Amino acid sequence: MVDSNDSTTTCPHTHRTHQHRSSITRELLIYVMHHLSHQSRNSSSRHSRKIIISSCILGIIHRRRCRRPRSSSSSSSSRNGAIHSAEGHGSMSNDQAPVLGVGSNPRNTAAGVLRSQNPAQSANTHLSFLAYQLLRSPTQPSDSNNAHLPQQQLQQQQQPLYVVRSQYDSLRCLEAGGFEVSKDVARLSSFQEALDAAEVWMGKRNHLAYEVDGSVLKLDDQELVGQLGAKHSDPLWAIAWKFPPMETTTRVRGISLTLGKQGKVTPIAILEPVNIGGVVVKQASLGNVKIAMEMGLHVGDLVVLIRANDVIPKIEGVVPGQHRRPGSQPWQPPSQCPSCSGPLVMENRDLMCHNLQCSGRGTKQVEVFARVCLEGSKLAGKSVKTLVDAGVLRSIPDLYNMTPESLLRLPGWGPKKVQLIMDAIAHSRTRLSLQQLLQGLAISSVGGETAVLLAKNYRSLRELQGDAEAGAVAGLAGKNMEKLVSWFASPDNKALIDRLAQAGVACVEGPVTAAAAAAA
DNA sequence: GTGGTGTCCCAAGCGTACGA
DNA sequence: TCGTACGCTTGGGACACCAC
Repeated sequence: MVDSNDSTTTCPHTHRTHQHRSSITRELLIYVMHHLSHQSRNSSSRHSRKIIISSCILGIIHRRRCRRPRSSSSSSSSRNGAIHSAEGHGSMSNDQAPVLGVGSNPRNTAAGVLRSQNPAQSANTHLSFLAYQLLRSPTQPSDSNNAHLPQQQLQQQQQPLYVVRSQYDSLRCLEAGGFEVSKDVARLSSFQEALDAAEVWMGKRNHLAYEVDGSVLKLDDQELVGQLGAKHSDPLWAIAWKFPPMETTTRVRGISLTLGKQGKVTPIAILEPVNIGGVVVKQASLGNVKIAMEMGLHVGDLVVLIRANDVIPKIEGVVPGQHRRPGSQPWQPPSQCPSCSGPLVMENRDLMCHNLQCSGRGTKQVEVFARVCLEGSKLAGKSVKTLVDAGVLRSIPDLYNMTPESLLRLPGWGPKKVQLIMDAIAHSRTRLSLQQLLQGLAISSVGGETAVLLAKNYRSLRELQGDAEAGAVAGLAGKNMEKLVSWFASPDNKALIDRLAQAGVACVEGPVTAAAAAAA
């Protein structure tokens, strides 16, 4: 059982980076313990201050077919439950497994099945659904013929069928509704009991019919759950208690560089392919230049590789005491941009390319714009690079000058692909929101949340530009505002905005102008 | 039928900036 | 000063879809 979106706070209790446990987790523990100690002095709440511990069934795989290391785990959770395949649900035939890739990675197999549009194929996967959370109590069925009834009367008809005061209640409610729920659930009265139960349960790991990656501890009391709420996407009333990450060693074949949309250069270790947790890892980010240098990494070194939270490949460090080739030197950061060969500048821990004309940065920026603003265009990575290499595209406004004929001349580009792109571009002229545009322009420090905030305060990019040029942006302060002001002050970006306006992107000029343009 | 590409998802680490 | 929020980044595997 696992929380929706897997957004429970993770506490890798047996992880060797235990000291890195997040402050959010600590706060949750303190808060939970505070409430439990309060409960001990308040006998009237004896039913409400409980903790639920449940098995964390994350993308469980048929063990007979899967010969992955026991420390591996995998997950695929739907919004309100976990998908799993267990021995008790029948065995798979040999010819079924390759179709769905079972045996390599159950998390992705389950994710693929959920996306599959072929029900017959999905039915053969022997996956089961375990419901783990009730988002809202089911209500009395409403009658569409009652739409004319007064609001108060309608509300009375929509009273919950079940009164759910706890997580435990919600599981029983789901069971009553015919959903399968996990049998590995315990309801305990103290935090220590919950921890002890988690340890005991984890000890059974090798004897279960499915794979797990830990346990989830949840506050049982719905009222407390509501009071605690969530921070960002992390609920404060639940905590994932996980096994240590998988670990292996491999050799570094080389180090390559990637360029981000803000001009950040990131070193990537190219590795001898190694299987870890059912996936073959061939490369891993070194985070930033400083980390790579501090690691004292030589090409050819044997390194310790983990998958953080069983997902992201990460190099933990160099295996000590190994024999290196005579004369081998530790990796040194480059002085030139891998894309434009311009000078790189060290800023804090990162190497940055500040050349606004850098084609590498331009390509990344177009990719971001296409992903955010050209929905459904299927224009991404390699396609953008093809356009840049063909000279069709250098920057975002160039998208609006492309013609179907110019795209159809490209090798491998057919009418359907071209039509999708042209439709998405046409759509973006009139339907793009300011929030999307701000996100799509890849302005430093403007991500999803900030874009939403700015879009609340401004009706158009021009309006925001006016304030930014005056030096004050509503809703922002400090360095974030300075960065935005600086972005609008750049002649290149001014030209970009002008070109977008000329292309007819409505949210640049605002609703009035857009309406006028439409009328024209 | 095959190969290439796009999208989505996972969830953590890290850095920066803001506000109490 | 510290806690918090947010932005950015990461790799691999699954299916869908398109071009050939």
